[in-house]
Amino acid sequence: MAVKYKEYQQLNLPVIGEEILDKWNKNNAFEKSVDLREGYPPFVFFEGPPSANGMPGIHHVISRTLKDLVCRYKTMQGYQVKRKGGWDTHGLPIELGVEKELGITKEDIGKKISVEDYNKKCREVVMRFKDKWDDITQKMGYWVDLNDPYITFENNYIETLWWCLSELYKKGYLYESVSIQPYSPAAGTGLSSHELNQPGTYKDVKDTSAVAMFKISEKSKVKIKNFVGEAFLMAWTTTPWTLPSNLGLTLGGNIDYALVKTINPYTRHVINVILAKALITKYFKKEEEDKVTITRYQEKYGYDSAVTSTNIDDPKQPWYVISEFKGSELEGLQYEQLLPSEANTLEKIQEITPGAQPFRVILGDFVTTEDGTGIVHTAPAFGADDFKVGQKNNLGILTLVDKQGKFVEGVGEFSGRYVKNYKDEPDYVDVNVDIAVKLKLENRAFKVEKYEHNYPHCWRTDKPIIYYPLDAWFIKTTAVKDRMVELNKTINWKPAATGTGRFGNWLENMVDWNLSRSRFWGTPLPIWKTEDGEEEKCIGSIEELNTEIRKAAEVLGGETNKHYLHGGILDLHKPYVDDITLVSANGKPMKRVPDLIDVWFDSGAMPYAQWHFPFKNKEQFAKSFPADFIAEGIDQTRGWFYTLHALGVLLFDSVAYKTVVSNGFVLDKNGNKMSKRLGNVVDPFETISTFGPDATRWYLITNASPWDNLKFDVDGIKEVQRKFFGTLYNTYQFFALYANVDGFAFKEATIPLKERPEIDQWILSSLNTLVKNVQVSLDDYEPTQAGRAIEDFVDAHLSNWYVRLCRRRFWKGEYEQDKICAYQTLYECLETLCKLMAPIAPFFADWLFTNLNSVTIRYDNESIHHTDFPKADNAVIDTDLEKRMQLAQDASSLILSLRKKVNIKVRQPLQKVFIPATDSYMSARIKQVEDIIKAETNIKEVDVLGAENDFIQKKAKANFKTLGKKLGAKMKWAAEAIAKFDNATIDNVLEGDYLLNPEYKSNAEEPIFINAEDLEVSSDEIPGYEVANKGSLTVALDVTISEELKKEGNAREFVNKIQNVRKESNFELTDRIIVTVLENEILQTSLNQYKDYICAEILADSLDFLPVLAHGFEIEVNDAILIVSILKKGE
RNA sequence: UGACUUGUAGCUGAAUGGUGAGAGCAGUUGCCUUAUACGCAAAAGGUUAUUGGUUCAAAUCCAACCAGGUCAACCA
Repeated sequence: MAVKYKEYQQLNLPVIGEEILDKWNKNNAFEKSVDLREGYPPFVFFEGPPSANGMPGIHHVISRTLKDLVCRYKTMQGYQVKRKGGWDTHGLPIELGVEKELGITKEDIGKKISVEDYNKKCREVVMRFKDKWDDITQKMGYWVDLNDPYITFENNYIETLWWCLSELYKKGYLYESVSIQPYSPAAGTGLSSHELNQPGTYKDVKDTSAVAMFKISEKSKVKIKNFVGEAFLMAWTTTPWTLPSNLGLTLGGNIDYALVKTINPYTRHVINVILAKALITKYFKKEEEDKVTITRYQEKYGYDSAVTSTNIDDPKQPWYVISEFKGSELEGLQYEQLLPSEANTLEKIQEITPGAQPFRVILGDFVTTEDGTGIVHTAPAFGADDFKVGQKNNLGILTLVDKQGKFVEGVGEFSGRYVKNYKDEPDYVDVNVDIAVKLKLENRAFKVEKYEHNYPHCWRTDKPIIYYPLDAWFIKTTAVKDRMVELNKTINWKPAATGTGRFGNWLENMVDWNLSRSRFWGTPLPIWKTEDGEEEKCIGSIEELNTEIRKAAEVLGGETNKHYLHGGILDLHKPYVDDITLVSANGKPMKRVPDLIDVWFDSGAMPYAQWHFPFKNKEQFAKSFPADFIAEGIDQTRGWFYTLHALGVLLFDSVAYKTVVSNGFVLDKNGNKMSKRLGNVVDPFETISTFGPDATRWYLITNASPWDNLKFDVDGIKEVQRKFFGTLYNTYQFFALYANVDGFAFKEATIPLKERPEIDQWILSSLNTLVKNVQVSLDDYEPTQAGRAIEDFVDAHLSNWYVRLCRRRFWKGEYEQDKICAYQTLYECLETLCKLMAPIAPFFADWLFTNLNSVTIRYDNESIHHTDFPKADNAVIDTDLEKRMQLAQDASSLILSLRKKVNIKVRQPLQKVFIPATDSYMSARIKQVEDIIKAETNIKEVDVLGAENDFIQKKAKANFKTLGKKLGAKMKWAAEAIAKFDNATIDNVLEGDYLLNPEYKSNAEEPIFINAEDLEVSSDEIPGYEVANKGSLTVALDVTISEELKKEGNAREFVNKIQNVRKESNFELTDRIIVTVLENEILQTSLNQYKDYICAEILADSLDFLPVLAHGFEIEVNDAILIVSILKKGE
């Protein structure tokens, strides 16, 4: 017995996913798909390494679908696409996870637990969810090589990183510097700008802000004229904890300042304050400007005594301006220290920074009058600008907060207190409030209030960061900024705006890359320094290090490196690297600088490190750099995309990737971000097991362009499942049903296209048009367009037109030419569709392909993913035919709408429909498709009314597109003129050039000639008929039902009712029946006349009328009631 | 605060500057089916966020503004 096409009870996408996955695993389908392309041109893809430290989410599924479909597509196109997987294994999230698990903090590392054990733990934990990741990778159908992945903690990987660093060092791109860095006391580490740029780091928080009053010293007071009493410089801060470290006040040289006499709102002292003139209104009310009152108070009570509430008449704050000056006039003014303590005496400051001259007014160009007071409190240790301006003006530097984020000893009552609640202490008292209170009591606060502002937070601990002076190593990315900008222009960004906008702007504003991290689990910076810092060495390979280890042991002798002399270094991590002492050229011992490097360097260097370049695989690397294609979420723009690009340019003066697709976020169905807190996270495992991988992938890709945010809604997946996969599945099911009956196995010679019926030619033409469109879209990295085009074809063309119209061809008649044509055509469509959809829906496509191919054996490939992607055959594409068929679809649709309007069901045959043709071309087209229209709408005749027929009223409309360009401002006039054309004029225009403005000479105009292409001709109004139109197509339906038509309608209605009865009675399709009907005046003649037709349709051996019927039941046929009895033959 | 981006029917998406803004989903009504799928048809739902401008013609281009999103920022 011949092999049959498998038939199924129902479509089960999750099961298909599992079965096909099994098959792939058994056959090594992925490896084969790569091996089969050996010797073909490579298409280079880089896999951005995920961290297996967290669970995969649905957003990983979308970017991986995107990566996978491109790689599959390119493979099918004949490229070899190697896909080396990778794991990101270093970094803060892992360390923090371990800290939490062990219940320790950063300070405990090296004390409660050795660095060795700690790192061992990190190494264990880092692959915690590897199984889950491998699982989702398999289940979603992401083909990537997981057998030989690159792992960033492996020695080989780190060795390449060291090589990269030493190359940068040689080029002078690696340097050390003290600078003010974002620092997270909670995590105990500095943060790179990438980390600070993680989503959600800047949060709106309410902090205690204070306007502090810095008292001008007695010596400097004399420089300011015309006042008595004490004078203060007012400066605002949102971080009062930096005030003890204040060393200067910065003013804008060109900003206007004012000396204002007023009353301290807390102490009611009469005071003189200086602030920017432009900001006076922010602190004082215009209506309270009152010189007299203040003068009176001052005369009565003296300037330095408090005005108590009893001697003040009202709570107003009177004020007046004494004098004005430019900021530059105040430069050098000295003031008294605001919060003196033993830790910040002048002596201490000068001990730290010899020669420092603090507590002065200096000038800076970053000062604005947008907020604050126009006077900036300057603590050089805690702000980048402060540091810069402090250095320039020799203010010194004072760091009264330690790395845990608490005040050092010697800051009076604040010593030892955390400046922010880093430890989640339940009874934490905000030290900033206490500082503010102290200032109030000491007549040093002018205004204290809660202030809501945007402040950066540590992306991992969620605690506020501070700016802190740190020694750090930098990569001088600014040195190649222009080159990076230039090369970025050659990268194909999808969407383009991300490349020019987000990424372009970032490059324009780039700063040097801060590489240093003071942590434990990561790639060590391979730089050794002498204690005096005079000499340093950057190591670029394990071999070099081992040589240096031996050299140092020889030169320095003693215990030096004694554990590393035999086997060399075995693990490049801490603490081993820190054990090693090297020797400088001058014979001095060198210790490694303690820093680790930014993990983004790890992933950014993956093009080189994944191949252990340059120590191995030089050829492999040469063939696989730069990448043709990468894809990740848009959040990687400043992450991976940036570090890849930076290193590509720095090391090889090259882009690292030619095309990059950045996909958007996956939001929940209401457009909210998914978060564990909101509980709206979608579990990808559940989604895939419920709907299958194909429907999930298809939905993710076709619902929105990958770079738009996706509102994830399972109803959308259901719709995809039902509409697209369900329809295609049923088309196959239909094919299999009849192909099995007829034994079609594509063994006959392929019937030439021209010998097939027109409808076959049409669907094949549409199919090839589809192939063309899909290829264009995929080549352009527009998978959404491709998927939607495929959907549209399956739904509108294949299933609901071709199969629908051709059904009879499959089940009527003998197995001969026409039937074989139908099978071959439908088969070809299905097979091609498999290939087209294979990149997006790899399981279903392979399943369908296997079902088809196991019977026909047209391919010896065991998987669709080993076949070639189809190429469009232009010879098969017949656009005129496609248009014609569209005409038939439109006409049928119009006729059906008319039937609906007059309430005549399709089963009731009608005699005639008129379709006016505006020209002979159109009339020829309609005639070619009239059989289709007749069959689809149950109408006996289609009468095409030619152009010569005057009984239709033609109507012309201007073609704005063609005419608008020609006519410009005359367009409106022309459109009106054309709308008034009668039949004869329209015919004239259709025949050739027609002068629209014969009076042009007298109007001094250019002549306007129009022709057929400038008109859109339609017709309306056919007297006596029901008319409908769409565009230039009009149909007029003759709705009179003659006696003859009525009878036929009755017969068909009867057939339909009996078929329903058969179905309800669960008769087999092939059961013969015997029908008896109680005699009936109204219907009997109709049924008798069409008896043969009826019997054939309902598989009845006999149809008889009896005067009496014992066991009959009622059916309703066109408003009449019939009593019938149906017996299965032989019962 | 700035940059980028989005705003179309209850929802999700379309629409090379060209004139009744196209579809699907959901709800209503009817119809078809020798494909256990689906579809077809009708009515309804839109000031294309708002306001201006350019143009013969704007959902589309420009400006402003509102709202959402993403990102950036030393901003005291």
